[in-house]
Amino acid sequence: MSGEGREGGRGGPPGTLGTVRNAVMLLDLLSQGPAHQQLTDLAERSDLSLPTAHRLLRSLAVAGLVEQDPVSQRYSLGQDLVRLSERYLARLSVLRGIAPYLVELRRSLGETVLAALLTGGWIVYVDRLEGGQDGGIYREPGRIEPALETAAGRLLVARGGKRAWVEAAQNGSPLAAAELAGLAEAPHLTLTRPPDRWEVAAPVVSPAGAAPAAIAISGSRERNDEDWVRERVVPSLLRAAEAVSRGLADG
Amino acid sequence: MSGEGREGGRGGPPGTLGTVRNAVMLLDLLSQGPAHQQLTDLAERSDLSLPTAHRLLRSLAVAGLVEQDPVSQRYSLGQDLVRLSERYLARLSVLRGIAPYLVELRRSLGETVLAALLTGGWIVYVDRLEGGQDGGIYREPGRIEPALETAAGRLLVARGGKRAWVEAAQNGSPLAAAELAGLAEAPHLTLTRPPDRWEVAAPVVSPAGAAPAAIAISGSRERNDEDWVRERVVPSLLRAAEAVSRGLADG
DNA sequence: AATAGCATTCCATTTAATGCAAGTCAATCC
DNA sequence: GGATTGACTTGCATTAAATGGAATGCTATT
Repeated sequence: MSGEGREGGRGGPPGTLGTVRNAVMLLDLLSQGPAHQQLTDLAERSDLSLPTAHRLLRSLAVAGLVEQDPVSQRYSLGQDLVRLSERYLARLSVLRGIAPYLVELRRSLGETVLAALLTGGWIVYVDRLEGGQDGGIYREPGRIEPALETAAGRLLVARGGKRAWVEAAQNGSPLAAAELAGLAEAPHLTLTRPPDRWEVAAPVVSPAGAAPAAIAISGSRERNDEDWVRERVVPSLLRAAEAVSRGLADG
Repeated sequence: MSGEGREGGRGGPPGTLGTVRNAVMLLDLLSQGPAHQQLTDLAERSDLSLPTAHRLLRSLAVAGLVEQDPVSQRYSLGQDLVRLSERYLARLSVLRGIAPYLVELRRSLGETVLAALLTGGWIVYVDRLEGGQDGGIYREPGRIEPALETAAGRLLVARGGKRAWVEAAQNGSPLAAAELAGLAEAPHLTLTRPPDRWEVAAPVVSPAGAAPAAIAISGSRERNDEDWVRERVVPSLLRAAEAVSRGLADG
């Protein structure tokens, strides 16, 4: 049994089921590395026997959370994950709270504005209003990025506790702990992104002090320089983030 | 044991694991109904005992696919679903194939253009370029909708086989089988949506004849009437969908 | 203080998950 | 064309874990 494997001691946290843990571990492995992966590789990386990995993946495939390519027989994440994710996001009240401010920020600044969530060491920009005169594709550039490579991600990781720190550190370039600790109270952060973009983010903070989401604004340095960002973007972003935070407090 | 429950005969499909099936069933139940649900209700709806439902949900919660509200103790879908979904979408080649055509259609028509996927009886608009002069929030109106209430959904369900039909019929108002059968070869479909919007969709068809995605265009009838849609939108949309389909064939 | 409702844990039993071994299949090599 | 290899799938016996009844814990309400 794999229960005495990676987690040390028998099994995982008390009151949980090893089979579910194994199944989710395979989902996580599929989300890392190439899109399509061989059974033998997944079994090896998960420290499960071949038949066990096979049955777990078959079960997930029947449920739609995994897909098996009929030609190559390799496994990949499945499309039903999209439906579950969207059903989750459709009911996330913080995103409804953020939405009108995204419109307002986009109108007043003309730059790209986004709502960001932190999950498993990644930042996902789940809402986006493109700047400029043409609406751009919101999936490019990356809608999901390693958290610590983004301003929004650093702010949310800094406020997210130990687990968030560990997951973020394992996903891409880690940041010095002192630098992250310094961000735990920062109301906003500006980063420059290659080749010539800036990103400013501010967390939305709940009454309990947690940060469920961040608002970010991004633009080209060629178009608007740092002074403009500091004088125009930062104050507007802070007002919006504070207003959303107050909205969370009121109910 | 619940193995002899809803699935008839013992357990589910051969070579699959009941525990994984039960866990995914709870995820599906959480994606239906209210965002936050009581343990007792979930146990009843899933025909599992209270302790079993409890352990399954605890396992999913530890894994991040479910969350338990510390105050109300109710369960909801969890944020790690967003990361898994985005990692899936980030590698979906059909979306990369569609993306340039979305830009082109948006530029030439000035209307909202979208890329749609079908999953579990729902249509999810995973890419969107907003029409009009302001970029709008791409999450509103609904980014996920019952499949048969949308043009894109009807086209993809019609081409998706029996399972797609059944799942769609269970999710919102069913459509006459004859009407759906008639759409199996339709190159495009126009629907009017309350209160005054139109939506035109065309499927992207793979060499094997499957339809992994659809391109949709949506606008206001006040702004552009049916004649304009038929004369300007439909031909452009068909050309784009055919070009993407040819791109799938070429590799 | 008593009650109700809901969640969580203990424990014995039963069932299913597990992994070894064997089987299957397709691609490659000689 | 046959043998070999690599990868996936299935049969079966064993073992561990999943299961559910009963009990416990906790909070809100009366």
